[in-house]
Amino acid sequence: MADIAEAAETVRSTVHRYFPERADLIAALRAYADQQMAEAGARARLEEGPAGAALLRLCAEYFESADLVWAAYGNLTQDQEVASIGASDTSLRSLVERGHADGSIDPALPPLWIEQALWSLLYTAWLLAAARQASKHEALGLFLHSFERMLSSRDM
Amino acid sequence: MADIAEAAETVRSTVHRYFPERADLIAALRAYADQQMAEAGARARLEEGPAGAALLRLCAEYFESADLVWAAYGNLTQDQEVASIGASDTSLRSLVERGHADGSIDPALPPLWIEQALWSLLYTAWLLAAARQASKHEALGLFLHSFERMLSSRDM
DNA sequence: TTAAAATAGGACATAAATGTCCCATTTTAA
DNA sequence: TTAAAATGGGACATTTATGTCCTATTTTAA
Repeated sequence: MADIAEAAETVRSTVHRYFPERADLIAALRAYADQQMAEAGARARLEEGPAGAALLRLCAEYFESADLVWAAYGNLTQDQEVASIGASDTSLRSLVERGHADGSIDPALPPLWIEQALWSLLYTAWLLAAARQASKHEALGLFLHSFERMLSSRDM
Repeated sequence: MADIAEAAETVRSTVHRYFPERADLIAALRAYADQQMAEAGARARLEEGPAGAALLRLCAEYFESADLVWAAYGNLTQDQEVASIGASDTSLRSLVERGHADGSIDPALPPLWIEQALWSLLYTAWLLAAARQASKHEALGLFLHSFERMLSSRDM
């Protein structure tokens, strides 16, 4: 809380006025992150074209809000991690199911696995950029290349 | 430390005799994890056959030691995560380079990305099993299927 | 059997983070 | 201009984790 106050160029007591408890601040941060992710979903036009391509568009949009998303959801306990970010997000599930149906997503990959792998790999890519081991553009490129391969149901 | 003492069926003061500081315990845990990973590397016979297949064998071996590895390396700060687990492990790097040469690993994927994606996806699979959303065998299967696709340099 | 080593079970001081209060000062808005 | 609201800057108690220390008891090994 002290660090957050300093980053906001104010003091701890002022932060506590707006967010009485630490949990209140985290809740607000998550609400904001959820909103940004919903907007990312809208920009990705998930209904258009093959579901696999739509999912990749969604990932690219998520990547733009990565800082916020990790700030809001980056410190989960192990128990929470699986049921975390897209918990109430049924749109991702239905998108994957559409991909299974239209042949653009490997039916061997269940929605939950895809969802978890998505966030895990996206975080890895973001971290690579944050650690200055790649530019943001390169990192996103690596993610998209890898995730596309992973989703593909075509023979190799 | 109190929880660890209880799990070890002893008391905190006894734990402190063996590991005076928290850091000493973590260092010992990491040394043990490193040893287990080295043994996993030996079992995977990394020199045999195509590098891509060898890398998948290595992952399957790592998965067996997953509990220990996450206990030792599961609580890293963001700064440490990139340079973490396989930091001094040059064998993984050379394995990937061999895969680039023999055509079994997509040359578009740099060793660092593959290393990070490996641990990230392996953790995701382990977590899926820990959360009882899949059996350990199913989780490993999903990982291997996905990671193999990701590594492949063949056309789709 | 006996001395040495290890353990259990505390007490204690320290440090860090959190939440609550309070009040003087500054800023905002009527 | 003046009252209301927000802020800065503390003090304070509480909680939690850590590390140190001590002693009686138990276990191990000579």
